[in-house]
Amino acid sequence: MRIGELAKRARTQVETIRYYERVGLLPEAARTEGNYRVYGDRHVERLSFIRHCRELDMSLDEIRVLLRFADAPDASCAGVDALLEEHIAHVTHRIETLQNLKRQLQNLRKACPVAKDVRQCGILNELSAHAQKMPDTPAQHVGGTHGIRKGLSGSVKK
Amino acid sequence: MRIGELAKRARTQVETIRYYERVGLLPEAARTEGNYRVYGDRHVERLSFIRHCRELDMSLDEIRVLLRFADAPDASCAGVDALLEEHIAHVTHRIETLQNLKRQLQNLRKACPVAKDVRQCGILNELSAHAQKMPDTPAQHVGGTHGIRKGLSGSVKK
DNA sequence: CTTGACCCTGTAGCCGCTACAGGGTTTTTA
DNA sequence: TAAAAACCCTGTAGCGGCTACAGGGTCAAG
Repeated sequence: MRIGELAKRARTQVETIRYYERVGLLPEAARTEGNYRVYGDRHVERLSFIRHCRELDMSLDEIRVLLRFADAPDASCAGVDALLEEHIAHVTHRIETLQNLKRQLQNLRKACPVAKDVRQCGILNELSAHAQKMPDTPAQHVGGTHGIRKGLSGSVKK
Repeated sequence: MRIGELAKRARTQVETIRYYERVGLLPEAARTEGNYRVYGDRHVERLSFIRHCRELDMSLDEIRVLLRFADAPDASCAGVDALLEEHIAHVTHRIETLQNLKRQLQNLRKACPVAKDVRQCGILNELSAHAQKMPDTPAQHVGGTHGIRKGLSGSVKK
């Protein structure tokens, strides 16, 4: 099968497959005479594995580690569990941070319950005040609220 | 004051200030004879405003909108409140997504409660299975679990 | 023999910075 | 007064995880 069919079967985009090959998540594919990549079922499986991990918000580095485990069938899988546990910790931490954030935003919103002119707007005033007491978003290993994850369903056009 | 002091006062990095100037969040600064940027207290205020918004995980685009409000003191501040409400919705949505994710990860972890060899590892096996039933992470306007937010406290070296 | 679907490589862009390289200017110290 | 240190400048490249071109080549059907 060629790259287009692999893409369909693993619900990926063609460019993403080439990208994964470039960064070493997928092995270099064999080629036809016309220089087209050719794939087999094992590639579908590996790519689905990667995509599944991405849906679980793992980083490509984490996935690389998992793939190394999967490629060494005699090793113990204790490390797999450990990686998962750590990943869960990241997610948990991110949830806490965001809940904190949400609370602050809601408080901020209370500062201006009715539409006035900008000069008197409590929200803008609070934002202008030096935000000294904020408990320093710890922020390791954690992404933002924004910035569309294009890889998974997003399909943002033009 | 020069850029270094502004950075200290607004708890930012010098490069970030230049970056904000480049992308139009801060106006172009006046210069000394030696071509150094010079700032006043108004700049400290504006930069603190921006940083405060960033701590609340707003995107630079959202901040741009807020700044436009702040710069038009006679307009109504209704839009400010609306923007905030929308931003809270983003955050809420992201929290829900992550909670979903966490549940899935915890289930996955149950699939392999004891260390075996990789061949029998329930986690890897589940990840290999085609993940058809996943409720398609909606994923608009939402960042990942990973990918250090360097701007806020991170200070990642070398 | 042309159309169109598919494929190729390579490069640039997204966000919000960070981190250089390779210079210039100002301040402090010896 | 000169040298060293601290600060500043511009410009460019990099991070992750892709996406989206441009500008071509290949292959099957009509």
